[in-house]
Amino acid sequence: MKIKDLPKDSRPREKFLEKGPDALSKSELLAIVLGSGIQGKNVQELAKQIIQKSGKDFLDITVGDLRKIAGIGSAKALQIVAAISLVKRFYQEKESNSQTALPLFSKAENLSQLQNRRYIGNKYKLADWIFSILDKECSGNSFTDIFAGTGVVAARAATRFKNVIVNDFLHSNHAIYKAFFDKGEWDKKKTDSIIQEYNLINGKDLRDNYFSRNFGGKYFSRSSAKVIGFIRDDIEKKKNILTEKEYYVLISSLLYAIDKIANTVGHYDAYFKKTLVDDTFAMRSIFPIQVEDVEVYREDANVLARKIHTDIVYIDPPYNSRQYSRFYHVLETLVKWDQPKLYGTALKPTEENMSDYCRNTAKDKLAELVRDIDARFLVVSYNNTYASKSSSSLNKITHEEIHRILSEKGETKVFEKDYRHFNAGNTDFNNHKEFLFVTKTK
DNA sequence: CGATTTGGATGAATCTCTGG
DNA sequence: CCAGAGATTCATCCAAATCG
Repeated sequence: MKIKDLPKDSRPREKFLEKGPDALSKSELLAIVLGSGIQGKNVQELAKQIIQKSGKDFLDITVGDLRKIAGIGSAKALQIVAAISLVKRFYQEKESNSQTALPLFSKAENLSQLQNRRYIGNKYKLADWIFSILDKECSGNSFTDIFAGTGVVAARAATRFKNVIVNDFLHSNHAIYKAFFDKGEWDKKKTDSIIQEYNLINGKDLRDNYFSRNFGGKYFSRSSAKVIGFIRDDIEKKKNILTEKEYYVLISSLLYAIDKIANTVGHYDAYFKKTLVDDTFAMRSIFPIQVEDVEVYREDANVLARKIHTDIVYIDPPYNSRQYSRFYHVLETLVKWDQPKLYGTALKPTEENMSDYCRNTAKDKLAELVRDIDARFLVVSYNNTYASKSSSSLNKITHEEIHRILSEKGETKVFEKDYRHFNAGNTDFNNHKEFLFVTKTK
């Protein structure tokens, strides 16, 4: 297939001119750089192949790597590598010229970085839908994300509300909000150079530490676990020469880095026993989101609800029996760093932050929260996983109960969206929906 | 082909019921 | 009121299977 045979609106150049660069995929953008393909392989196919082959390492791709691909000679290889180098150069100059923290990426990219971690029930893909409803149904200057999780909803809210409150009782989520949202002095060059040093560390040169003794050869390779534990210790040692913001930037960068190499399915309820872990630790700095006025809390949602006043509260509780504090205990242990005794195969600490929203008392807790909170609008997320074959995955509150609880507070509208983010189980989730309840208080 | 939600067995802890 | 039995709830464990 030649590019000329494609309909006009799916040709990269035409698409770019009409909708701008953000509408194009990475391979489409690369196709424009390349300009033309070769016989039997059009430019889009060629670009796609390069993107696939390089994966995450695209920015570090070499002329040699590229020339191995059929259809890429030195001319095209140089075109690509030169373009990458040019952009890198400009970014470097921009960085070294500025004293204050300057985000390397645009706001949109910071948002995508915030969600660039494995976290059950994260609302990244639903955020557009949620805000399309919020924009129509709610008004006000302040927004509270009271079960913030990854923080993506709060981050979006920060672009349109004057005052944003972001809360989660997990230590790891809290550390991430402190890094991304909190005000405070931050010398980017300083944290960058620390991270650069961390990336030079080789696990083989290190002695065992708390992290490697517990998690090495299990959730992480022995070598990576040693590096992670060493870095965590070092961040703690440097605490007196770091500002609070710098401290949390380092902690969060570490959290995002370990997420990428963990020998798990994404949470830490178990690790793979059979596969031999062969990971390589690499740390990359996170880039905080510049926001006007964000308050960060680490409290039980029901406790915080009694203390705050807000125009809009977004309530996104756990939907089923899976306890977040048990799923992400390794992150919790790493952030707290009080080095507790760990139990069981999964090496969990003693219970902390167990949520009643994961138990049969969930509806009572929700009723209490809704009753206690002082807000003009209440927005609740929930789905319809009521027929799951696994009791752990069944929703804890019925649709009717949520509606009844909210209706006592004011007129309640329900919005729904067909949504099956992911399902690998045996239950047929054909009719899977995500719901958004919006209540305007009396 | 990498990412990730879920199945489902197991057993412990807690709650409820019942008869004396 | 209380022991003991039966019922229910809840956390643990470990990835398989399926999606984009």
